[in-house]
Amino acid sequence: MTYRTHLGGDIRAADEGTRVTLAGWVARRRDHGGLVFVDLRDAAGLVQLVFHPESHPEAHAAAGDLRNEFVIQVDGVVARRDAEAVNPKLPTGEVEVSVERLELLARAAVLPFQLDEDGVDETLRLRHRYLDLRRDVMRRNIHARFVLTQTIRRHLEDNGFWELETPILYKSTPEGAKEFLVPASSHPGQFYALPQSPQTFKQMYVIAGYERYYQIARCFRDEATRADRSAEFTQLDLEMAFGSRDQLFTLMEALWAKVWLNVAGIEIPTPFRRMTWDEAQLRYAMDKPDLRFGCEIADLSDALRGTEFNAFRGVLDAGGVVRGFAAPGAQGFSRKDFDDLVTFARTWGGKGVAWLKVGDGGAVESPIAKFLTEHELAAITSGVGASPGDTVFLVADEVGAAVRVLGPLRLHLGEKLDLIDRSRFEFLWVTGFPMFEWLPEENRWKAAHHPFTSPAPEFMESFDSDPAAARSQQYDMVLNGNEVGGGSIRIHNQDVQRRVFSLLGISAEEAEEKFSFLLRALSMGAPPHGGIAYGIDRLVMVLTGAESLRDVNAFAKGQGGTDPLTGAPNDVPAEVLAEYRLRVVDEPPGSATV
RNA sequence: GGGGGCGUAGUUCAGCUGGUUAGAACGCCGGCCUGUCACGCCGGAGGUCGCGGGUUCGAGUCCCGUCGCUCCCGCCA
Repeated sequence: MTYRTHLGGDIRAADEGTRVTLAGWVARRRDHGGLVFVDLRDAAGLVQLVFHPESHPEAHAAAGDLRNEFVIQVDGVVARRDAEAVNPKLPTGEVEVSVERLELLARAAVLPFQLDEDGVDETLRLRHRYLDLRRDVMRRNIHARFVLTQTIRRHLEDNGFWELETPILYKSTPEGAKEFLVPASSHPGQFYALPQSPQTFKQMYVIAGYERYYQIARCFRDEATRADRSAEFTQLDLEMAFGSRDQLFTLMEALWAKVWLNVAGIEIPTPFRRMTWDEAQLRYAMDKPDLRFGCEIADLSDALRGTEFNAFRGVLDAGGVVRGFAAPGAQGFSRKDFDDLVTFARTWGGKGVAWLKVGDGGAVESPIAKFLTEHELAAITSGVGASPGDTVFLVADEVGAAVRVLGPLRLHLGEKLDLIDRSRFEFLWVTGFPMFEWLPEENRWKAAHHPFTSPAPEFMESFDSDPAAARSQQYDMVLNGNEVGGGSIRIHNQDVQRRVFSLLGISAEEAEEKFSFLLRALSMGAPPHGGIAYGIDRLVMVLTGAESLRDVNAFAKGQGGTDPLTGAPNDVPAEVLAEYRLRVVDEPPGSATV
């Protein structure tokens, strides 16, 4: 037997007169007592079924008992609708299927929520995910995710990459995020860890001569979750031998342009913009600038160096900076709006925000205008490129604090003033990241990315004598202000690797203990190599406009990493724990079993 | 670890300075309806106001605690 001859959602006017068998879900029933209409949903979409009481009374009577989400099969004939009965909102709106026989394949219990309803409690949606996933928006998101990974696979395979697997049971390593530990009954007291990324294994693939590796890999971090961060996530991980950074960029630009074309029909111009980390810090006060709007930051320190205005002068004399930007549309801000900005700045560790309204003739209105000369005011407005009608926002502080305030402030105003063009996709490469970060409280240097990232060629000699100035071959791909991918050219030279470890204060013994497997691999003929890893969930989120990772992840977990659908994580009986020789010491509240 | 928001029919919400019988819409059940497409009309059922304690003559409303969900900060080499 065959359940169907056609997909209902694919039926068009050209199919008029065709006898069809369809199967699917009842999306909605409209019972007129006489005529009954049913919207049938299947893999291809919706089509209207019509049941006539005179011609097929049996099917008509049965149709009256249908309810939403019942699964049915029907035989019928495709009919064109009368002109006034056409539904332009449906691709199948010019036709309907006149049903002659109806068979009920499965009933559905009363639903916990309506599928056409927005704003349903997310935990309830997750608990009944099999229903939630039937909703249009979820179906579109999950389909977008499929097309994205399909496009990735085709593009990379066309370019000589092999999709290769790496272990999920991995070694616990001290660096980085907190890991999930996995006990094994055969090794009581010892633990595997779930990988935060396949980083070391992928390097070993290329060292082994599998020159182009990729994987759509599940990764795990036992850290607090966020709207854009979850404990379990999917990465596109790739690595290539004998590849330069620019080759990789070109390959990736072609990939994402294809993905956007296939998923959304949008042409993304290539190559993407590039910006050094230093420039991003200065002009956007972020290492992941959102380029969908302006408000570029300018440094006004030199222009204001001699000022009599004490608030600025004090900061500048102490080696700080005055930086700011011009934003359109803030002229109507109330006193409270400006006060709120000051509060906002303080929550980000700043002292405050100064503001100047630029009027029509270029006249400046500001609480601080009286402390500044005409010349200084002109230097400020021209420095930030303010036009009449703009408002200039200024921050004076030590450089780090100024950056910490200006970045979020720019984004905040971009949102508040509705300056962000939501239809745009702005891709950006950020390059030239600092190699090291100084940890004052621990009095040591730390690798800004990871200790296998290569210094940029021009710092190859000097990176350990002047670590603060050293820039690495790390790069990030930024999309609309989201860091969606990051990677680096790796160190393949043992001597360089030893110097990096030495600067980081990692002794030979310690390096041996933590990374012996990778170091041995690097010592036995490692080609120049590098790669990148992308957050698939985040990319799909930006691509679909979803507000949460959970809306692009079919079986997502909730905020605390719990799964309302299956109830994981759950208590384990004491006798099972005993097999692992584990005992729970502090019983968590609400737990009875352990 | 810290801060904010939320918790009232199956669902989404309303419920004023505490006041007597806690409402609406959708859904559900029953009835009517032959061109609807969020069909329409009539009727009905459905609530331990998250949970516990307190204040009060009286608590959905005020106070304390607690649980759950969610957003943010810390954290995420």
